[in-house]
Amino acid sequence: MDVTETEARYLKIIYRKKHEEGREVNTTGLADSLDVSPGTVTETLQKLDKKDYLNYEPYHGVKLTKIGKEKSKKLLRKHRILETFLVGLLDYKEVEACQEACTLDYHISENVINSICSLLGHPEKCPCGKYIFKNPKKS
Amino acid sequence: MDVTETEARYLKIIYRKKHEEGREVNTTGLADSLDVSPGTVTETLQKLDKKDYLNYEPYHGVKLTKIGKEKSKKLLRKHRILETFLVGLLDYKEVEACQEACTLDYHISENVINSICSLLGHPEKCPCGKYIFKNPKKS
DNA sequence: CAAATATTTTGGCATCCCCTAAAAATTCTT
DNA sequence: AAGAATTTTTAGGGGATGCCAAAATATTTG
Repeated sequence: MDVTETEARYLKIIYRKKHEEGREVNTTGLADSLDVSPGTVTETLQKLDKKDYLNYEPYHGVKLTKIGKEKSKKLLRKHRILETFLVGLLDYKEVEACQEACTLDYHISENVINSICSLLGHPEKCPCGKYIFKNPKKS
Repeated sequence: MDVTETEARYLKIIYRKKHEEGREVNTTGLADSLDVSPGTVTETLQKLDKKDYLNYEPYHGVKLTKIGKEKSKKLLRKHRILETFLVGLLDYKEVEACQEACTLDYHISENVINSICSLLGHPEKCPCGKYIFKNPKKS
């Protein structure tokens, strides 16, 4: 079962906070980041748990599963390649590139991203300096 | 009021059929093209009418309004520039390019498309030979 | 004109995402 | 540690979107 666009937004934020910035992921924090009510956050986390993208321990936070991490990394890879493309080939500024990438990363296919990645010469980092994950060949 | 992704699909098909292929647009035809039931088509046409993208005459077909035509052309412009990009720079084949463009054309911004259009040297036609509309400066 | 075909209406269903307010759990403070 | 303050979850709801089947209505055709 695949994630919805909203759920994808959660995964991207959770991965970044937890695995790249070492920050804690709590309901209130997510609610602030996403500009929704805490109840809404809980609901979405429960859905992501049901879909096996994370383990949700009520009152005690979440932990991304294997497939949750993979999915998050795929999304962030797309996001960062898009940013690199927008800044490198289309003269976008970082901030605007990030905004555009936020919408597109969910809708663009793995295939197109891989092609763009080649076109860019397989960059290591996005314009903001964040690591661009490798394409995990299979699936 | 803006169109949904589904409504956008309708606009693209209606414009193409009517204004590029001179074909008639009827409920059954749309239902076949879109692989939904006739009732669903009627419902969506009514919504597009309510949003002023077309005039819907029950039992007698539809006619795109001015903003309906503009919207359709914007979408088809995006679609065709995307196709050109995919084929020209990413080595896609026409068929696959069209499929990818179908999803992306709705989600990509005017701005990104304009940049890609420049990058491509403002092509006149897409890989399948269809006309690429000019960017109507304002709005 | 009657039969066949096309279209619309009706009623319904599922998904998605969001909210508020009350309840429950946790954490903080003294 | 007990009560207060904060955080989180639950419960109940709502709006938007998109789809369907079947009945009703209109149009077209033989």
